[in-house]
Amino acid sequence: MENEASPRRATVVTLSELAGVAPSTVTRALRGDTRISEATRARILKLAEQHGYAPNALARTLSSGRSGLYGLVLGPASNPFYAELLHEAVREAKERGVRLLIIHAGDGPIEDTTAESLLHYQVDGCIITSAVLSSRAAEICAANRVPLIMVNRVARHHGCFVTCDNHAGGAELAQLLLAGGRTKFAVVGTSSTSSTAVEREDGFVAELARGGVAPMMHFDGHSSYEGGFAAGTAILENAVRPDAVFAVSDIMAMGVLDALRLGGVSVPDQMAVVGFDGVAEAARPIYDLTTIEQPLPLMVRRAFEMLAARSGNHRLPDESISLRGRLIPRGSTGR
Amino acid sequence: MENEASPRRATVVTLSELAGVAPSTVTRALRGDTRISEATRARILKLAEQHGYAPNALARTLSSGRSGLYGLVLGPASNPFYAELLHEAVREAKERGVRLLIIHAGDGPIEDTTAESLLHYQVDGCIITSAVLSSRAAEICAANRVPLIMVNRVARHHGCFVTCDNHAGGAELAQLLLAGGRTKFAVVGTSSTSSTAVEREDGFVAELARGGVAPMMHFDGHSSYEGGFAAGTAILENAVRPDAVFAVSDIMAMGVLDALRLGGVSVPDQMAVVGFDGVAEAARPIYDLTTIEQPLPLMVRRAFEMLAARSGNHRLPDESISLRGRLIPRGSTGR
DNA sequence: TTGAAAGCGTTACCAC
DNA sequence: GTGGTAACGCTTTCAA
Repeated sequence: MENEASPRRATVVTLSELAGVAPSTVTRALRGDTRISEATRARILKLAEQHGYAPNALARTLSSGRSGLYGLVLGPASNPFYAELLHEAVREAKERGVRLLIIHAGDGPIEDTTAESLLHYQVDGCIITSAVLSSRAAEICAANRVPLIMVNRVARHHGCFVTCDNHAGGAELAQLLLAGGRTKFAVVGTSSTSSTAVEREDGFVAELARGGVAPMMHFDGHSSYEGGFAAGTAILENAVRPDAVFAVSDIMAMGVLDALRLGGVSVPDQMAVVGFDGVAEAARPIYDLTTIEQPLPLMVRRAFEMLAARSGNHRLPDESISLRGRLIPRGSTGR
Repeated sequence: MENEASPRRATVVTLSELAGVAPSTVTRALRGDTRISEATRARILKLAEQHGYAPNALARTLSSGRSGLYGLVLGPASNPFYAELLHEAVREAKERGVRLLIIHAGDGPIEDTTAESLLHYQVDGCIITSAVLSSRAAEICAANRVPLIMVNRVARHHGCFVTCDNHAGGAELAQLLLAGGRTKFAVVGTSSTSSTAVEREDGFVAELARGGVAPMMHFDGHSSYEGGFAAGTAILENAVRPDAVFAVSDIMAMGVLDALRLGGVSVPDQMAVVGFDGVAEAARPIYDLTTIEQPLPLMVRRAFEMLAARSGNHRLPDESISLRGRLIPRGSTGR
């Protein structure tokens, strides 16, 4: 089409002609095949350098079957947790020499057409961090042997996933609050189908029960700052107030804290607040939020490892990894 | 390699054999070429459906020269502006039927090796939102005709970009503060090489000058919440305090506001605060921050348009678009 | 140690 | 309308 009077990009064939060798020799020299003379290798490398040769990864995919591309499905940006996860994933991908294709970002469901682009681009696997794949989308991936790993989500029926130990984390927070002498508890959860939220809440409630208490109120925080803020406001309007609030994610806890502050409630004196995730924002002096930090770097690393293992061997069974989070006690629960 | 006893993926050739036609016919039917009989088209489409045919976009790239892939370079996740930009880009890409390859995310410089992966994957263009490309990286792209568009950054010497009218925005904020009777100004800027920040500040200072005033103090907010917080703290410690603060980005303004709140300063009574960007967080009741909203959706759309135009015609001259932001007056500057 | 040639899946070009 | 065929850039046998 647009051939214009400009130099074409260097290819393996170009180089082979320049060097007076076969294309296969060039490939081998470039890829560091051992059984090739130092002389030719040096000559070819130099030529490649001079002509600004850049391998065509797509063509390589075609003949080798592996694309070096991973799909990434990300949750809503309004939750900083996903922004942090994105960065970890980018870092890890760079380290492994693979590329990330953004498949979806947001809280909407993943459309089937979106899932199909996973296939079109021959991704070696996909990391899913939020929305659940439609069952049709999951089928498509399974049929085409595209391994999927859920991060911070458990797969409903089958599949691989890596999560924080949400149940244990919830329990640990309950213990801390009970030990602090709190007696009246509110929970800000989420009605979404998020397995993560449910487990955190279960762990929390179970531990309270061991202490002989049950939460006195429950709100739906919609996994957002605004939802948390609304819950905090509702707590203020209630005649009888709790002395401790567990928001199942930091972003909601931040909303709760701001509502309480605007309402003139003193934290932690009148009310303690705890969250879950360990996002950077929770450490801000203004929040100083006690939370469970998810081991994000490790979670992401494990996800890539599972993916790498499965793109080499499709017969591996489903696997799930649960990593213990770290309690970070801060001012929002008192000293 | 791993051929296993499983059905191979359907390809154009597979389908052509099944339908008893030529591969080219299949391609045409699939791609909606007009000059093809309804009968054959229907037959082929049905076959494709039955066999779960998924086109191989990589192979298409090889023969058509267009990959349908755009590179994306994103700024640090700690600034919600970039998270919002990511979402806009994903939305726009979906609408246009193209895919996004994440090239980089963070505030570090873009390594040359990272830039090279743009070439390896034959991206049709790249959107750069934060870090500046090294000159070598820019050269590589230019030499290989990969069009680059800066968003929210101006290209230093040449190249395309789309920005908000930062100068006008800065001026508008100054006007608002002057009209509100403010007289002593502090600016929280950033020492980074960010053209964006400099222009905002220039516009602000120029407008102040028209009113016969100059800022009484200046801080480096490092484009982060923490930097803004530190600046706010420094303002508190100063003997003579300003009655208005301009932080050149919302994220820094949020830091300033929190520092002031912890310091017991009443906003806007004792001090007004303004930011720039229009991120969602600025609208939170706890901040209620007056700011200039960047027309992000439109900026992203324009960027894609410029990219699309240039991947079809490499001879287009550099182009720059500046879009006017919208002043959103809120409580942080008083009624 | 190197070469020749056959793919990989798709599209484009030229016939018919 | 449709078929045949040659690319596209790379890898991977199999030979030499």
